[in-house]
Order: sequence, then structure tokens, then C-alpha cells
Amino acid sequence: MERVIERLRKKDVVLTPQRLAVAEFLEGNTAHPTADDVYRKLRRKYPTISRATVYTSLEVLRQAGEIQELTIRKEEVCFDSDPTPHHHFFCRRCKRVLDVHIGCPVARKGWVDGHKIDGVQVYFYGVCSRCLKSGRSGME
Amino acid sequence: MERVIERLRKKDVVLTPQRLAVAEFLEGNTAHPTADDVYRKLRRKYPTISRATVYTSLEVLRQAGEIQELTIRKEEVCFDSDPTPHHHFFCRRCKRVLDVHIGCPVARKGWVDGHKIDGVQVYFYGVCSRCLKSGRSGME
DNA sequence: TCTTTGTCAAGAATTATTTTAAATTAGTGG
DNA sequence: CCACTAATTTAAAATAATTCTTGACAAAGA
Ligand SMILES: [Mn+2]
Ligand SMILES: [Mn+2]
Ligand SMILES: [Zn+2]
Ligand SMILES: [Zn+2]
Repeated sequence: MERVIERLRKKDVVLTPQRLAVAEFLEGNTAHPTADDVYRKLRRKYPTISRATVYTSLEVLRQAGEIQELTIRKEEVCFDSDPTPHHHFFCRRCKRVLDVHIGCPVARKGWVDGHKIDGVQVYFYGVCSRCLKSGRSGME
Repeated sequence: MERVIERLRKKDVVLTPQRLAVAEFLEGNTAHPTADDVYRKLRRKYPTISRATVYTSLEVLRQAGEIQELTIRKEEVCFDSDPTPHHHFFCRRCKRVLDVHIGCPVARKGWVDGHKIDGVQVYFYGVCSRCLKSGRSGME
């Protein structure tokens, strides 16, 4: 809670109630919510908030290095409150985006084929362990 | 050329001039074009082709295992005429999507954290070798 | 206090993609 | 070659995600 405010202040990010609400909603949230998830949750506390404000707040937080964007689904971008590099798994059944904590050499920034790397995303697709337990093969 | 027609026929895909045109445009194309790239190119030969047809043709080819979709950019999906697993690099300067041919253990399908994997995408971001030669640091 | 200047947020607009429904076509058998 | 039927194409409209525009507001200075 305090942590986010402090960090944003040091980065000269103008703090508005809406931006703080977005930051606080994301803090510790491991569900990788979409912009619309954030919007639908925040409009309870801020009934007049607009989607545009949510998008700009998310972009401000991203540029401040507080969050990262994931393009694991083509339909919608989702946001990760953990900006450090790690892999992700998308379950085709329950549609959740899960963290995958495995060390992987390609995830380290550096060079490849003469191209300079400043970011890496690794996306796995399949059926998550929970869905495998509860249901059958993989297609619903 | 012949190869694609043969394969699609065996997979019980109804062959139309539009689908063949999409398949032929993609065959051997290493530029990872978007749906709009395909549409703008094909409308020269087929002036009445519609975007919806391009989208559905691409989906048919994808389901037939002839091509794959990449979500390396959040703005737009792009298509890869090579359906075999390999990595990709997005150049933030020239906006090209380049193939990266490196062996990587995570790219092999299997299991991770108890989740069953049926697909993997690895996306690198940065500045490509050509842009590094021609220009400066990385930002324009 | 009165400008001036710049920033923010919400509604409007734009963009990619999908859906609709009618017209056309591919594949099949006579 | 023709007729039939199911599948496909098309243009237009709908939809959904995201971005742009502009008025409102606030801080800074005269
Ligand atoms: Mn994550
Ligand atoms: Mn490729
Ligand atoms: Zn699941
Ligand atoms: Zn480049």
C-alpha cells in the first residue's frame, strides 16, 4: 500500500485518486486482470470513472515500471502487477493466466541473432492442473 | 504451390479461389503479415474480396495446421506461414517480426507446474540488427 | 485577484475483428 | 453438362478494445 505511493511519488507520477485506486487494486493481485476487470471493480468506489481513465492509469503505471502488459490472449491485453520477468501459462479451459516460475536462459535480456533484446515474454498454452483434476481431457 | 492444395484437400478443406490465394500469398512469406496486409495485397487480383473472407480463410488455414497466429503485438494479430514452433523477435524501430532460430528447452511441448502444455510462444522485443547498423541507439 | 499554462478525465471516435443475412459457388451425382 | 444442396463469399452493420479530443480544473506567476 504505502510502497506503491512512495515509489510513484519518487518517479514524479502525479497521484490522483483514480490512479491510486488502480495501483491498489493491482497490488498483490495475481489474477492478471484485464483493463475491463479493473474498470468493473473500480466503478463501485468511483461510479463516474471512465474506461479511458483506467487505460491511461494503467499506461502510467506501466511506464513507471510498476506493472507489465501481457499479450497472451489475442482478444484482450491483461496486466501483471509483478513487473519482473517471468513466464505465463494460459488455460484454454478456465481462461486463467497463471504464473510459471521456472528459470529459463532465453528470459535473460541480452542478444539474439545480432538483435538487441530489451524484453522477453514466454507464453505457454494448454490445460491447467486444476482443470485437469476436475474435468476430462482438455476440450470442454 | 501444389503442396498446399494437396494438403488442404486431404484435410477436407473446401478449396475456393480466395482460400487458395491466401494460402499462396502466405506460402514462403517470411514477413509475418497481418490480416490487413493479406487483404490489401489480394484485392488487386480479387477486387471483390472482403476482409471477412480473409479472416475466415486465415482461420481455416490455422485450423488445418498450415499457419499459426502470433500475438507479439497488442495492436494486431499477425500470421506465420511456418506452423512449426520457433521463436520471434519484434523490432520496436522498424516494426518487423523476425524469426529467431535457436533451440530452447521451454519450446518443447510437455508439462510445467502440473499444467499440460500444447503450445508455446516466445517473443523477444528490442532493436533488430539491421536497425542497429543503420541508425543509433534504439529510440527514434 | 486575474491570467497563464499545463494536465486530467470523460465522452466521442477510431480500430480490429466478428456477425448477419442474402447472393453466389463448390462439390456431387445423374 | 445440369441440377441440387450445403458451404462460402460478400457488404454492411455490430461489437469490443483502445485511443483521441476537448472542456474542466489546478497550480504558478504577475
Ligand atoms: Mn505474472
Ligand atoms: Mn515465424
Ligand atoms: Zn484451467
Ligand atoms: Zn528493425
